[in-house]
Amino acid sequence: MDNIEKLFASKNIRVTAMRLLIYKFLAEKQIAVTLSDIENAFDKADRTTLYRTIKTFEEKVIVHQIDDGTGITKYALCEKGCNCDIETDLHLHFHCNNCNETICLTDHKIPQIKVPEGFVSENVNLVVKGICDKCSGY
Amino acid sequence: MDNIEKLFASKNIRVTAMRLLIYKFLAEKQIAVTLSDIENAFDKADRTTLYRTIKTFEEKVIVHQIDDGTGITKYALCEKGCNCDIETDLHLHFHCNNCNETICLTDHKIPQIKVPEGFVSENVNLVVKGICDKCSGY
DNA sequence: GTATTAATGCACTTCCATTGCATGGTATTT
DNA sequence: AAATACCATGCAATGGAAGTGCATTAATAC
Repeated sequence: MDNIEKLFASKNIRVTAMRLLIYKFLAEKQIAVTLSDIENAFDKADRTTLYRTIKTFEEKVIVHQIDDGTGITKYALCEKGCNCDIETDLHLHFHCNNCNETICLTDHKIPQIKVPEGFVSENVNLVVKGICDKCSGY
Repeated sequence: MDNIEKLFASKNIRVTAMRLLIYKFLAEKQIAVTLSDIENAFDKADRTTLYRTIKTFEEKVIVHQIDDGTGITKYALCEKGCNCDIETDLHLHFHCNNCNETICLTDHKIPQIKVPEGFVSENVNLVVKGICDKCSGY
């Protein structure tokens, strides 16, 4: 029983071949992926299965959703210490306008945002757009 | 020739009845609206016309687009001094989880965001979610 | 091994965004 | 003012993503 299966077991998720494949796919990628990305990687699998698998992962806090402003929902594995289920967690994502990839900058925390009186802040979504390290030739 | 017509003229936009109506509609609203919102306000008009009108306004920097994470694009009038065409402008929007309205907080600037070395920041999209002043009973 | 429960696959639906083309209106030229 | 060019509008249709219902198949529990 490998690590992924242990993780699934600890979250009460049934271990299936498809889920293991999808998990491994996400783990290999350093970037956030769309449903279509996953779909293209697994021709045999049905889109609904992928969709529901991701939704399951989301519920169990294995992946988190990213809205990078492209209009298409992306997903990325939660890292150790990723508190994306906690409302006060402050996500920071970087979207490259050149290669169109979105990266989780988990070690970059978002500063406290002030809101006007009467407003209650529950969650903050911050997406920085620009050119990533690969594309800038750094 | 009133102010709106002057504005249109200064941006090389032809003055039409529909455009004036849409502009006035946006001006009355204090919140960001979806295409459907506009559609509902003008039963007679075709969806495409509204869509293209908004796109024209966007090109001419009369409105700016907001992605508040609901998956539906919203639009709001650019205010005086709204530099939404300038890449370094930092938008701040508030989305109420209760009434589902999105508000432009143009007077609340976003602090400088640090990105890792090699990354070039061109634009920042920040959406704070929570409860707005109306819904919090402030 | 049988029963229970959950995962998968297929078909279908809905919603928003977007485009092509014909038509009608606005501005420009002579 | 008539003719022309240019742009706005409306209709129809498309595409893409998200989501749901149901029957089938696979995984766990007894």
